[in-house]
Amino acid sequence: MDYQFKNIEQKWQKFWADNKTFKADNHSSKPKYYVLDMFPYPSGAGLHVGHPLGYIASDIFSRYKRLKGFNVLHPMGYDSFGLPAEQYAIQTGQHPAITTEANIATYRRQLDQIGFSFDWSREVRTSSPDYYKWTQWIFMQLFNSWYNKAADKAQSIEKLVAHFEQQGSAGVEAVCDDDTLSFTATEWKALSNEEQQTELLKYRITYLRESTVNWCAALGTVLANDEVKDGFSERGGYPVEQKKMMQWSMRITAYAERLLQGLDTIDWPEPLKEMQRNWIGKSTGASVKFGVENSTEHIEVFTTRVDTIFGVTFLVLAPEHELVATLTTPEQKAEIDAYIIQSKKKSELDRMADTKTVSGAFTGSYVINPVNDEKVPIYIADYVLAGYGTGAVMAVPSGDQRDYLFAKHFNLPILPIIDIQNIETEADPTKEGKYINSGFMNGLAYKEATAKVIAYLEEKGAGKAKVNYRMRDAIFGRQRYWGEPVPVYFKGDLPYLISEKELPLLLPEVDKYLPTESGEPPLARAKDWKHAEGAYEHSTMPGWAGSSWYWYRYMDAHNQNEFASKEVIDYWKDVDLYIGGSEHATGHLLYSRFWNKFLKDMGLVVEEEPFKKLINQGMIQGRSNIVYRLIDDEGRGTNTFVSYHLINQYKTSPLHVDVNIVENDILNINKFKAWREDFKDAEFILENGKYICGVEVEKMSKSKFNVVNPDMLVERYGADTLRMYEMFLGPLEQSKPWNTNGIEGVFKFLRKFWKLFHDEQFNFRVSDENPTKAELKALHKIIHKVEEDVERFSFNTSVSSFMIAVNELADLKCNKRAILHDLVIVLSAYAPHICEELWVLLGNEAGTLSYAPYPTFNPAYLIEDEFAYPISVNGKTKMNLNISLTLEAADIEKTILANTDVQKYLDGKIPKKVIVVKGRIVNIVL
RNA sequence: GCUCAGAUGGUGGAACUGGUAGACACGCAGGACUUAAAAUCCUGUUCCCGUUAAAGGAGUGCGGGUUCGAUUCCCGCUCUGAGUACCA
Repeated sequence: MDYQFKNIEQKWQKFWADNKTFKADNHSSKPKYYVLDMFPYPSGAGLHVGHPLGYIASDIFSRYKRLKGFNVLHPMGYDSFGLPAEQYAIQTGQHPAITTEANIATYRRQLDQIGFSFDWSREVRTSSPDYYKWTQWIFMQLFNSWYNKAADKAQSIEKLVAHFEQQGSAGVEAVCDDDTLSFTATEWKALSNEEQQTELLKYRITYLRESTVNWCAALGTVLANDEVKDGFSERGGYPVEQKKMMQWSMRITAYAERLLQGLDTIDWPEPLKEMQRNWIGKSTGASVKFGVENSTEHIEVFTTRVDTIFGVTFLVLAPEHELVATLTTPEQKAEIDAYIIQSKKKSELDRMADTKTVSGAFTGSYVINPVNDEKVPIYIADYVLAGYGTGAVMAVPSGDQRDYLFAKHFNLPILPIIDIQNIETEADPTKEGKYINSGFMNGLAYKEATAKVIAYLEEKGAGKAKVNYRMRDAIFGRQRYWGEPVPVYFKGDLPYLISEKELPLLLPEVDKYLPTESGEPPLARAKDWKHAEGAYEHSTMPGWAGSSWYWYRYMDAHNQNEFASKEVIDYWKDVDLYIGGSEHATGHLLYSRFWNKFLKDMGLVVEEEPFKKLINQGMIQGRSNIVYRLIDDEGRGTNTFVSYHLINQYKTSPLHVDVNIVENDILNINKFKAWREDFKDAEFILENGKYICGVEVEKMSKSKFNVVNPDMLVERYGADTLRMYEMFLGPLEQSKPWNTNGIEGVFKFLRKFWKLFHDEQFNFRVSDENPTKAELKALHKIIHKVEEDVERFSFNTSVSSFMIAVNELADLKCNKRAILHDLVIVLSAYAPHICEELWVLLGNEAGTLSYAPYPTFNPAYLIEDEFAYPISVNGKTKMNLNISLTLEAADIEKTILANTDVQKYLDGKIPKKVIVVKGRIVNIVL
């Protein structure tokens, strides 16, 4: 029979499912290997060809590792809480759970037809109560913990309470909202329970506090910083404004240093690590206190250039700074108030568009510079951000360009402090040269000056060396319906955890999925949804909650008593290989590392980092096809279309055409006429009898008609072809446009492969004769090549090598059983269906292929007796010589130099140098 | 602006630690089979000059450098893509 991919693929997909071929065992004598894909959000649009790219790569890797004798865990699930299902619910009233269920069914069908070796018995869904019970449980652990800086880990809050009862706050080094807190044991015990709880909230790793949030009125919810793009919501593109709200937050900042250090221990792409480093944004410098003139208040600033402190000629506060009101003198009040109003209005959109204009206002107050007691004016300006550092900066116009522009604008002095500084037209931030105008630092260089001024400030109690991080605590509450309920109720204004016995706290039914009229989140609509002690929290958890620990649930997906058992976590430990997109760099991948470190501190997991190796698959872009509509004299579009290479002879306007009615950029005219009613009488100006379409690379989207659906390709070419073609397209990590044009080549290859096993009448026929040297060489080349390629994730070059191997064997008319047996195993990671079929035809038991041992590479088969290669003289290629490689290196040199052809070029001269590479002479230098 | 990645035929791409640049595939051209088409198979295909065949020259974004030898390493520039943005 000819290659009947449809029957073969359906048959084996059913076999794998029925026999649970890929079920991973939690107990095994084999070494473990955990291959994880970023689980998808099941959207209504289903999969397009870009989605499976990473899954195919991880599947090839998993199958390869099984052949190599590993116990492979390769699971899949769904990140099934999310906004689109909720938006759909708001529009239609359909419960998000129903939408989600339907979308998952589509995803599952689409995934199944590609032949992945997932262990579906471990499937997880973040929106299932069995799962989110444990997300809530982890939330409770976070609530019950504080970060002990002395031990550099999170610890139980009970330990902190015990300490307070015995010694008060003395000796506590905690990450805390207010690090100036100080009280004795007696004072602590005198507090009421409510007051104690209020204090403890300042220490808990998940905590409630008033914070400025990105409020999106159109979506009725709060967004994380990474969900906001240029002042608009990433999803939907609605405007986002700043608003103060009581919010659940996660003290991720406590882990800033460990998150940064950990990057050096993991095998991730360097650009991705760099993004996380920038996001954490560590900067080393000093904090300095400036006393306010005629007042007991002081202003604390953070600076990375404390060495420039003698150059401070003014201070700038963010308009939102808490001292602005007290510092403003009556004469300046009107001006300051106006500025605050103006900057508030501006803060959403124009603030970034307009970074050139200098603006600000004088408060009327002054501070005293602690190093020289000079009086320095205090300004406010919106170039200082309330959220970074202390929301106040010491301005050194000679060294900082923004300060320089500000000083010029407000006519403030600009004082040079380094001898080689050139500040005529702009600030000069140099660290070279010696200090001038700098009191006790005069004549020093950068390093000594910095050390000296910090020592001075510390002695005076006016400052200290400090490390600052850009990263902010993560906001954890969302005013949405379709998310995990927070397992908390309120008594008075204080949050209390529900008891573990009450988990999971189920998502209640509501009449509508919108916020209430009073602006409460949708959960406030739930009737009779109350805890015995008080009202439940009405916000839900953000999308990243469920995805921050899911890889552990796969290890023990059905455990009713724990999120995963200690024993199982001890076995699987961590993810060996994680494949997914780089768009999660500062979201999911950072939060997951944070939760993992917390779980490690609690002794619940064993590894500090969850994902040992990470690969980013590139984005698949759309490749749009364009037709060109002829414009008539009045500028209206006609029903005539001009082929691509003729368009400069006419006046035309471009129009996207469905890529599915175009093949190799040639428009199928009949399909085009049928495509849309108004084109049924379309006429064409052709070239060579064809209509050629234009091409554009852009995002894959329905509106551009460039979405290619994998279903169609599986239908037409089969899953094995699709799998190999997606790999063949280019390097896994590179972004590239989807182009179906070359898929035929892969399909032809698989047919050729099939034909190796069959005679002209398509009867299965293999020979039991011993393989020839040439056949063994072709086989061992591919055995070796695939090993190398898979280990370095170069799947595209493997596909090429398979084509070469099959071409060689076809040329040799090879149908030797021994050769084909090994070839089937090697190819089975890439094209599993066809290989299963041939495996059985070769007389093996069905289902044993996935765990067959990978053939051993024997380099002896690749050694050639004689090799022809060019020899250059002075770098120019002169001749080809056949040299026996069995000769010793020194003999090769002699043989070559004695060769009469070579001597002609040597012209009687003795070579200066003979360059030998791997036993071959490649160049003779005269 | 800053950070990172990249630039190789008509196209996607290969060349792993410097050693025959363009593997493999698509497309294109020619041929075989066929009444014809599709499918399949064979041949050619970096560019220039030239040809029966040959032989020659140029060539990996641009300009330089190191080297016997550079797509690969170094310096400068141009362009493209991604991330980030008043971070003190």
